[in-house]
Amino acid sequence: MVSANQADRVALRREEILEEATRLFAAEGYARAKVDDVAARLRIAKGTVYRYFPTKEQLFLAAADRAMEGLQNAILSVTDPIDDPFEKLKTGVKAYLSFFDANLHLIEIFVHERAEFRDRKKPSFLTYSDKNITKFETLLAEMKKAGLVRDIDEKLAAETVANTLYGTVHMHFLRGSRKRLSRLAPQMIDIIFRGILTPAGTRANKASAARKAERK
Amino acid sequence: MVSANQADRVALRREEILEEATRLFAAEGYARAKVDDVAARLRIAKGTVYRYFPTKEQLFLAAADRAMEGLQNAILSVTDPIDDPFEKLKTGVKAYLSFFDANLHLIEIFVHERAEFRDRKKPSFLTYSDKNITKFETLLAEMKKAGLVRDIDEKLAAETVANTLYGTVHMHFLRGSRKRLSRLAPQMIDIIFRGILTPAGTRANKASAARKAERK
Amino acid sequence: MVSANQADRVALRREEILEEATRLFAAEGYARAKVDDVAARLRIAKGTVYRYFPTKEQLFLAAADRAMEGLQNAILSVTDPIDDPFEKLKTGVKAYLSFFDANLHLIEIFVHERAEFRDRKKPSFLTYSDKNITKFETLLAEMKKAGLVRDIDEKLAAETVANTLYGTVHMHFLRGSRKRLSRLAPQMIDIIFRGILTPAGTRANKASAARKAERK
Amino acid sequence: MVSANQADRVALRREEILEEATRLFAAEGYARAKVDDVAARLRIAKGTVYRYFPTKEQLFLAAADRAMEGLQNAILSVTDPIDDPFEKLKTGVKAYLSFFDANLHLIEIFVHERAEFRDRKKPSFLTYSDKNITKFETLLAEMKKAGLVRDIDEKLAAETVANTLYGTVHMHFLRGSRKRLSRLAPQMIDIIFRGILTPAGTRANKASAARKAERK
DNA sequence: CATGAATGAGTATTCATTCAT
DNA sequence: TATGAATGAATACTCATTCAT
Repeated sequence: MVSANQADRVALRREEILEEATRLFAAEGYARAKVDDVAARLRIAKGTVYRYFPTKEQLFLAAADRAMEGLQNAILSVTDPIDDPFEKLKTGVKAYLSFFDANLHLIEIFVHERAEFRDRKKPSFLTYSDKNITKFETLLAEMKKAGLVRDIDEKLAAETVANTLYGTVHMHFLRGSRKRLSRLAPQMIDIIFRGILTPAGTRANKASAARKAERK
Repeated sequence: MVSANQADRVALRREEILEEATRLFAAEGYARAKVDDVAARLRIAKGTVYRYFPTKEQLFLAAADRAMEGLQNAILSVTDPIDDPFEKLKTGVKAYLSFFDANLHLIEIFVHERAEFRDRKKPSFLTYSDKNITKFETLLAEMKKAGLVRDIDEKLAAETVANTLYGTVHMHFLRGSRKRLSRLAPQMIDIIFRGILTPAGTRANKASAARKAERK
Repeated sequence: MVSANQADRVALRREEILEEATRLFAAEGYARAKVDDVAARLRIAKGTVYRYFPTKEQLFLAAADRAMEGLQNAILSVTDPIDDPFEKLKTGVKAYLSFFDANLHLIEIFVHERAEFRDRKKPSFLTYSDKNITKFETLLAEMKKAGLVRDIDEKLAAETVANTLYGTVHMHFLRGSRKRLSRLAPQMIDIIFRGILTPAGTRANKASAARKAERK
Repeated sequence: MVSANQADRVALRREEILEEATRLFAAEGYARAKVDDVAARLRIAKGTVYRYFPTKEQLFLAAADRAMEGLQNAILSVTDPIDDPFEKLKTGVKAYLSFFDANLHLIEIFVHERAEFRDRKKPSFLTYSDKNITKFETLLAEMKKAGLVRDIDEKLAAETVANTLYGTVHMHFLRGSRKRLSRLAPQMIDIIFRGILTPAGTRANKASAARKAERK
């Protein structure tokens, strides 16, 4: 029991540090953020931070990984249970945008991960992103087979949609806009669907939307 | 005449410094790039760099502005002479992507401008970007009036397209892909047009493409 | 009985710590050796080390004292039973060299004791060394009285021999030589006892000195 | 001329820094000496020290090399002109001891060079030392050929004398004695040349050795 | 104008020591 | 007693900026 508590405490402290570090890195950028400040804000000693993360770099990278996991969970937890491909896609887009409505500052983390650790490793952002694109690609391939999506390269299409999402969040962030990102979801989905669906797909999409409305 | 030569020389040196600084900032990022190295690579003294740009920050910001001007010119110089709205749009998209095919490293500059100077000023990137979006928005409004674009919010649509472009270039960069960005133009345009055009617009687009093919 | 066992255990642990500390200090030097590592190698907690030695400095000094005691014992245990002054001396020299054949790394300890704790106290090395020199001096005085040693200052002579031994071990260590130190004993003893000159050489030396005196 | 002055100034400053660093390293030891203090004592900025010596380690090593050069010069400048082998040898011994009378603190440098940079390179001390021993060895070989030195291994003999010198200086330093080292020269030379025994002592020694051999 | 030597504020990291459990 | 998590003082090194020549 004691060791369980110990492990819990260790995990908890690790989490606290990561959370505060994320805040700081997001607010100040990698170079300007100081390990001292992470410790100071948590009212713990500098050395304690170093017990958990041996370098500033590893602290940052861990913070970036944690942030990406959060995004990943936010999306998968709502899309995984859904079977209807139209709804799955729309829900995914909304979840992506909503996540950044709640955590817009994390965009900084991703930007800095790339900016500061260019040569060092594939950004965790990309790792996760690629997973999602692959999933989306599979979905599109199935829809194409079912005649719901017109004859386009599903890999390129999946990437284009991902790029649009990524670009939308970035630009929104760059603008420092206060509006909610998720409000952009309907129009984005509208343009995307009009752009990729067959007439049959368009009908099926309307039917799907109708079913969903009924359920509520 | 002497002073004219002087002025030329000053402008030339300013340009040299900016060019080298751009290279370095793109390659190393703002924090890691050193003013010393800019000078060293140009075989001039550090103090000389400071004669032209009083701080590292201003040097960077000037480099970022210069980069954006390049992008802006690359786009406007080819789109401005075009009247046909379809062709104008397609050409703009291609020009945007082609610019980054030739200057992908500049993405780093834009990323760092945002990453390091968050609170200080509206990124020059955004300033230029907004100008283009406004132009595009006007174009869409005219097309809507002409019944070529369906009844969507042209501001949102213009932004979405800009976001897609921005996101595409970024992701391409993050991936470190060697392929040419401009090869993505046709599919992007295809999806965008299918997404925003009315049936009449689609017909007009085909006619426009045919005319262009004939000219060649 | 219990307390006796306790005391034994305490003494044992103290010894273990000292042994490991000696190894580490010898291998890394005082500044680079870490108390953490002493504990880690013994698989005990750092705090335990501090129960036995309240500071790193005291740990080091205790290690140095222990090392010197080892040298002292190694010499006295073989020389004390010997009466013949020649044999006593030769045996002592051999014992000194043999000790360092088996414990050459201890030289590091002595070096560091001096290097790091210059102002703090008379090095334990010197304390022990002086004892031996005094003994040796007494021996020489007796030999002089017996007409076995010529009319030289026995204190200086004793010191010179000690210096030679000390210097020999040090230099051997500095060289990182793998050869056995004790192999040097016979020649050292030979030179000490007889010097290096032939009778002719001795005469020539006197002549040389005379010439020089004249010149002045 | 300007560049000559420049070069002079650079060399001068390098020398100043090295001198002060030597003082500090000798007084505090490598680990305790602070680069900041070197700068502070010279009333220059820390960065300036780093312009001349890129790391503390290189500063120390340069100081050690410089110290050894000083010793080397002190010896060679007086022994090189001398032809008489006896005088050459005596003069060398005296020069060695006198050098440390004037620079006893340098012993610390040599001790620390060994203590701190054990694995990194052959101590400069040893490099120089070996040169001198080789010279001395050659001298002994010639004297042997001339019948002035008896039939002993001249390499071992040269090393023994070097060890004695080294040990003498070290021990003198360890003792913190205020007396002059060079006062020890005559007796050292006397013992080296003649040994310590009387003819009777030599006979007794042989008898002792014979007795011991018998016992075995 | 150009130079580059000098400056010194700023920071990541280490590790001896403490002390609550 | 033993533990090892937490502490925070201490320090090497960097680099933007200045300014005498």
